[in-house]
Amino acid sequence: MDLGKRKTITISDVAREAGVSLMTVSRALSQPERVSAKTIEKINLVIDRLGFVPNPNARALAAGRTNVIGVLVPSISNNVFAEVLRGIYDVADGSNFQVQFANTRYSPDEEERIVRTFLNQKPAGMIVSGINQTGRTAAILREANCRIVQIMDLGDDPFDMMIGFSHYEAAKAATLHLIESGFSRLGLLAARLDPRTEKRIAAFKDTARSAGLLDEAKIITSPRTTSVRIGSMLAGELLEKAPDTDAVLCINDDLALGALFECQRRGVSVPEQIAICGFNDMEFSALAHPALTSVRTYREKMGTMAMQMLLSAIEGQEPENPVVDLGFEVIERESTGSARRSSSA
Amino acid sequence: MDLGKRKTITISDVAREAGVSLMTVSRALSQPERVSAKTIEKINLVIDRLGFVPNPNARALAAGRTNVIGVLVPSISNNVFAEVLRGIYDVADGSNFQVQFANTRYSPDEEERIVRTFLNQKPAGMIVSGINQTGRTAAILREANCRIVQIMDLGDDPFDMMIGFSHYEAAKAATLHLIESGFSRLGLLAARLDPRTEKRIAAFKDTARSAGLLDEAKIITSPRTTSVRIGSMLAGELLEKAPDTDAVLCINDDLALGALFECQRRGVSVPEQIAICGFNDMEFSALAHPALTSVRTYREKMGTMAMQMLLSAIEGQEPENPVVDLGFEVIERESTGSARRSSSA
DNA sequence: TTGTAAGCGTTATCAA
DNA sequence: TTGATAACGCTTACAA
Repeated sequence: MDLGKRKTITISDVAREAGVSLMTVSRALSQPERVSAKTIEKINLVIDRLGFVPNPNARALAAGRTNVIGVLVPSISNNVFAEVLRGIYDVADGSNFQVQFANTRYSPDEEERIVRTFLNQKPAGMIVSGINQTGRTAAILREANCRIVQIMDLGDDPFDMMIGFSHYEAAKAATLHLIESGFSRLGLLAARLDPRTEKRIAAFKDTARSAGLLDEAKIITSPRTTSVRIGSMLAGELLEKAPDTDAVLCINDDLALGALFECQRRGVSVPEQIAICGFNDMEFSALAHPALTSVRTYREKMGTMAMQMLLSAIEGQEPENPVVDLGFEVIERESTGSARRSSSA
Repeated sequence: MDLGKRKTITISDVAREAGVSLMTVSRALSQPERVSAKTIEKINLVIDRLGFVPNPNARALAAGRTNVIGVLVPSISNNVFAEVLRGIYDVADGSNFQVQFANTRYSPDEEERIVRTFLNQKPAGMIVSGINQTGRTAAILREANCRIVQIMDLGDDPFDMMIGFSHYEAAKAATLHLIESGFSRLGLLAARLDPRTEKRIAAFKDTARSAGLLDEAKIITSPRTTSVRIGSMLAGELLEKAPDTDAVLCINDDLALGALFECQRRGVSVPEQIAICGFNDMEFSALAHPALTSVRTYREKMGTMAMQMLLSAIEGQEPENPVVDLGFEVIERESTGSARRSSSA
């Protein structure tokens, strides 16, 4: 036996050994209901003995389609997307579909390139993040010969299916929570200014403005990647530039955690001197001391539902509603508890 | 135009339009140095005009190989692996190779299944995590007709190439740091008991035992997925069962952060009443208050170097040394500072 | 430098 | 239920 380059075992090897035609083996694999039970059994025996595994490339070429689900997210290292991916993989792993994932790095051009590449492989479906694709990307996707789910955001004009929540409404609710808790000198910390972050910022501004509480000097942003460190930095900046700030909305929980640490470092007590509200309700937020108020979003569920909708649609089962709003929930915790009342986690 | 199922544009469409043979187009794509500059230019014009994209399945089938790099990690949601993946993708995105990633969920059987699937696609290379594969997986990998890099750990008998660090030595160094800082009633918190975690635990036990400081009652573990929450839970357990503990080594920084929060919640001051040492030196560790002592590991670098070694090897450039030890560094911070000296971040 | 022919491993299609 | 044949889009090998 030439171990180095053992000859590939093909479907016709199996056919020969089983004493049937090549097509019968092919059918036994993909449409077993069209092959007699006895033949199938015979074939499976040979397949096991020979260790045959179908060649997916040949299959894709001949069939003109694949079982690949292309997933596009703007970042891997961002925990939010890692959780969505986990949901997606959880469902995919129980199916016959294979997830293929790519990272657009928050670049619309990169996204366009990747969409082209994916579509060229005739995927069974695609999951793409957000609704802010370039015009060209959108055009390609609308014409695409596969089912598509947009995740992470909501909009009026889905390519096909969509599942997410309103970043505007969620940030608005968080801002209202601060206002209703009696805070009035509101700050905002934001980083990585992608479209969804911008929506949250806009919601904060609109809501604060409506309440007559908008102070642009208390809005500290950075285009850099969001992180705990940036949270600390931005919070430091805020505390120096606008020390009268009595509550700060952080556009995500990493920033909020960094802000909390920075306040502790400076001896600024939370929430007595400044309240902190995060966004996303990551695991650590409930556990921080003080526990961080945040806006809960359903990231893993978004992944599982997106994948479920997609697989159902591929198998011909149309979703009742192609657009799913997963909603959000403001989770009040100690970091925005006013002095006069008790708080809960 | 039938927009729904527009005819696929193939290499021969391009050839016809450009007035050359199909093979010339094929060469212009994969071996441009063997085609005249003028012809290439002509072909590229047509490719752009037609929007031609090569079909990777046909290519793989005909060539008997792909430009796919298979990457196997045990978890996506674990930040440590997310950072390694980021490094891998950073290098891959600048190359002609395509990363295809799969999640073994810490299951050796799952890993075996996935290795089989990947190898069947004739990948150009593979990156696999750790050195604790099943015997069968190891056998398959050793016979594989592609280059392989093992990451995340170190061992004597690499399949091919290897890059990681010694979990045993790293945890030993952390334990010694605690001992040398004057702590003597040492606790350990561990979760997700995979092979690398086990090595760290063993190092802690051996080192504590050697110093005559091993107290099994202070070792609190959980088979559950590691998380900040588990860190809080385990710390709570430790504080109740062994309130005399004066320092605790946490097998990763998530546990350490959870432990820190739990101490704060209980009014146990860190490091005065109990010192905390983490592992991995995640971003938040330097920023926590008090800043967390941790063992720095080079996760993103591991990803980039693994990918670089792999691509070089695929292109025929053998690495000077097939086994790379990335090392580690104990980063002393406030959480293990003894009362008598000042601390730094 | 360019072209011709054969074939990669599978599925679609039609026929038996 | 099973089989023969022609694709699928590309590359290898060889020839010109």
